[in-house]
Amino acid sequence: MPLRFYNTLSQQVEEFTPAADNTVRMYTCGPTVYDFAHIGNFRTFTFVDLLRKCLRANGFHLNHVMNITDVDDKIIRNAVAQHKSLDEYTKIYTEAFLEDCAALRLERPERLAPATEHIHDMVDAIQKLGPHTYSSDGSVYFKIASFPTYGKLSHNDFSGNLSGARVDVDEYEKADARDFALWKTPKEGEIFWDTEIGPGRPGWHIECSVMAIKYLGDTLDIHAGGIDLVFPHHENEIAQSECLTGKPFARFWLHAEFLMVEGQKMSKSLGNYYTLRDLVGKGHAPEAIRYLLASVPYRKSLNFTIDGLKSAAIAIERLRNFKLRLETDRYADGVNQQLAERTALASAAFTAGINDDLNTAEALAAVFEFVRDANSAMDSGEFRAGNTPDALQFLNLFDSIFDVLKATAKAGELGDGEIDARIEARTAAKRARDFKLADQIRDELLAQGIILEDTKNGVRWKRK
RNA sequence: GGCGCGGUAGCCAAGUGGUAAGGCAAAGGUCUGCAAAACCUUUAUACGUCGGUUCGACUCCGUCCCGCGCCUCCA
Repeated sequence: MPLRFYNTLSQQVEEFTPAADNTVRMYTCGPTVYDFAHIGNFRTFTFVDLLRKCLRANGFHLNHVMNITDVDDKIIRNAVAQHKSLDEYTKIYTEAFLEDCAALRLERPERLAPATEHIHDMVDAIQKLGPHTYSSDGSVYFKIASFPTYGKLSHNDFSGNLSGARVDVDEYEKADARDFALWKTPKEGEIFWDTEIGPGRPGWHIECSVMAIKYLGDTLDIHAGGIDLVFPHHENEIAQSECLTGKPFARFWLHAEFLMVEGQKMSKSLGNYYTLRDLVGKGHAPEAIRYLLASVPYRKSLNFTIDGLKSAAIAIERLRNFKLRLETDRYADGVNQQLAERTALASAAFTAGINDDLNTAEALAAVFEFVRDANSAMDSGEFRAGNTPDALQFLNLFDSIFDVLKATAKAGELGDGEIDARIEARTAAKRARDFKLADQIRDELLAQGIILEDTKNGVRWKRK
């Protein structure tokens, strides 16, 4: 089952393997830590996490770098306004970001690279870019006219269109509207670094080129991010990097589509702007959020709704119930061959879906079809003990990508031993046909978040 | 205006040139002391519009309408 991804560069689905060895060199654009990340940011970061897990499931090792943009106009403005140092300010949001990622079970990349720790690497790169740059009022710009294939990622044609206009887009003087800043001279009261190319701070794009090349080499296997970064950010990264190394910057470019909220674009003014902590604070399980973000294939815009979140929570619950049943019910010895075959088919269909450009919707369909089949077999007594390992293995395969089956632990819950004792007491009451007492015990446990289920093989319980 | 993505059942959402996966919701049923869980049945004469190609299109081509993204910072 070959692994395929849609490559923004070629505008086609291509088979993927790493260029050099079995290790995938991957760079993904991380957060700008000027505020709490919102659910739209996490759509992209969840996609990246699925990508990691998918690559690993295909037997590849990962060397993945993600940047933390900890210096930019907004950060400087906010830090100054709050009388904080840059570090004080960005530390707050960097830590919040990492907490949020942990809540969503997003794996930590092999390296997180803060821009401010690479200022001198960037200065070196800007110097090396020499003929592709020019200075103006203390700032340094990249001259896109010096890079003939500029526009190849976003499929824009800039030839013939490069001179004339003198636009003051960024409050700096540029020779051409499309030229972009590599180094920005400080304005009054702004934070700056004193360097060989003068005082200032890096432009946004250069950090990614520099850190990617430094840690991963001249040519990346995969570069990924949100679709809004295609132009100008990734286009500019290509220009800088390829002028620096003379080699293709990345083989595969993957971009996640945007997210909408309740059918509308997310915006603070519409009141549909959610951070992860908003949603968790309202009682939505991080797993449900993760599931919803993961369930829509990344190249399709995702309509994030509270109803959808509830549906996601219920869907997860069904899968968890199935797993619990698999682990607690007892079945006759032997193997149901027909079911074993269907398990294998479901597993293959799941992998095929994931490997087909991360078609998570297709993969999920295989999971739910299997769950229905297996539950039916259990109900009709056709399920055999020998089918359990395969079924659990398939669920593990599913969870190795989706990672939603384990419930997020809550503080202050009853211990297992205590629960078992209460269940004993209830079973005794039932035997004595004292249903009133039995129900009372069940209700008490429920009030503490423990759900009891009577099955033909005895009582089982789960945490709410 | 340029570039890119999309419009499939109440909602979310796959998919193929030969007549529509899956999830949620809804209704009915089975099982159960009651629940819970689970299962079964039902729910798109039809895939935005109008044309074209074809023996046949939701799937290809063109038109139009609508939504979204980028073109200035942005996941």
